[in-house]
Amino acid sequence: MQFEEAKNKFVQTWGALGSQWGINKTMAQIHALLMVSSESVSMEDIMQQLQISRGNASMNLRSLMDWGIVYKANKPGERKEFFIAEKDLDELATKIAKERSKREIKPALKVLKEVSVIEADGSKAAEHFIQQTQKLYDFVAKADEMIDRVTTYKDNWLGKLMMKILK
Amino acid sequence: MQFEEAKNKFVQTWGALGSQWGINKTMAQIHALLMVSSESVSMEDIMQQLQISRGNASMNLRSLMDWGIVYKANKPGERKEFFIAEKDLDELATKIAKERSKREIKPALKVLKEVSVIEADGSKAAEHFIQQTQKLYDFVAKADEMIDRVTTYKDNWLGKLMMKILK
DNA sequence: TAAAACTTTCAATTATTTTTGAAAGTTTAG
DNA sequence: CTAAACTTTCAAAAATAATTGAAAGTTTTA
Repeated sequence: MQFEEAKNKFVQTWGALGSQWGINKTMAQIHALLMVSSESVSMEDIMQQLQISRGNASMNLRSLMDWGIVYKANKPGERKEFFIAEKDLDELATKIAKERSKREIKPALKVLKEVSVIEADGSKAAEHFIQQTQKLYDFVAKADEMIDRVTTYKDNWLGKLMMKILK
Repeated sequence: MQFEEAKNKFVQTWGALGSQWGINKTMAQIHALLMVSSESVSMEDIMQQLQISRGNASMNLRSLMDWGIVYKANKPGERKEFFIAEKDLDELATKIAKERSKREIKPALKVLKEVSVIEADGSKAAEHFIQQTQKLYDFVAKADEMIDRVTTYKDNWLGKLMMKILK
C-alpha cells in the first residue's frame, strides 16, 4: 500500500467510525485528514482532498473548532486560513470526553434526576420505575465523575489508569 | 410530575441520547421502556406505548437481542412473546462495551494497523502519517484493552474502579 | 391437518440528516 | 474607498436512515 492509498483508507475508516458514534461523517473525515497532516491545511485543500463543497467544509470546521479539537493556524504572508488538529491523543480524548459530558451526559442526568423523584403512588410499576431510574442516575453520575476525574489530570492518564488496573 | 408523564419523559430522553450516540431512536426507546418496566412487556404493548408499527418493533427488538441486552420471556399460558431488559447496570454496560468493541473498535484497529505499516518514502508527510497512525493504534488498543479488562471482572467494576482512582 | 395466533421480512414510503452552491458578509491590499 | 480574496450562511436539493404495512413465514391449538 502506498502513502496516498493508506491516507485515503484511514480517512474513510475514521469517517465511518464517526458515523457509528453519532458524528457526521465529513466532520470525522476532516478531523482524520488534519490528524495525519504534518503541515496545516487550507480549506481549499480539504475541499479538494475530500471532494466536498465550501459550505460543508466551513460548517464542519466550525464544529470541530467548537469541540476544541481543531484550531486555526495563520500562515505568515498567506491571506487564507489554515487548520491544524489537536494531535496529542490524551488531550484529544479529554476534550471529546468533556464535550460529550457537557452536551449529552449532564442534560441526561438532569432528566434522570427529575423523573426519579416522582411520588410513588403505591403501584408496583411506579415503585420499580423510581428504583430503576435512581440506580441509573447513580450509575451514570459515577461514570461521568470518573471520566472527569481521570481526564482532569490528563497527563498520560490512559497509561496511568492502565497501570492501576493491571495491579 | 406523575408516573406516566415521568415514564414518557424518560423514554423520550433515552431515545434522544441514543440517537446522539449512533443508536436508532426507536431501539433506545424500546430499551428504555423495558428497563423501567417491572413486568415483561409484549410486542403489542410496545407498539401501543411507543406508537410504532409491528415491523419496527420486531426489527428493533431483534437488534436489542443481538446486542444481548434484551431477552425473550415466555409467560406461562400465553401464546405471544414477552420481552425483558437486562436490568443490572454493570452487566448492561459490559455488554454494550463488548459489542461496540467487537463491531467497531476491533475493525478500526485492524485498519489502523494496516495503514501504519506502509513503507516510508522519505517524505515528511509519509513519515508523519506513519508516526501518527502508530500512536493512534497504540492509544486505541490500550483503551480497548482497558475496557475489556475492566468489564471482564464485571462484578461492580465501576465502583471498584472508582475506588482505585480516588486513591 | 387446517386455521388461528402470532412474528418476521422487505419493498416502498416517509422522516431526518447532510450537502450543496450561490448570495451575503468580512477582511485585507492597494 | 473599493475591489479582490476569502469565509459564512442558509434555503433548497440530495443522500441516508428509519418506518410502515401487508404478504410470507412460523408455531400452536383443536
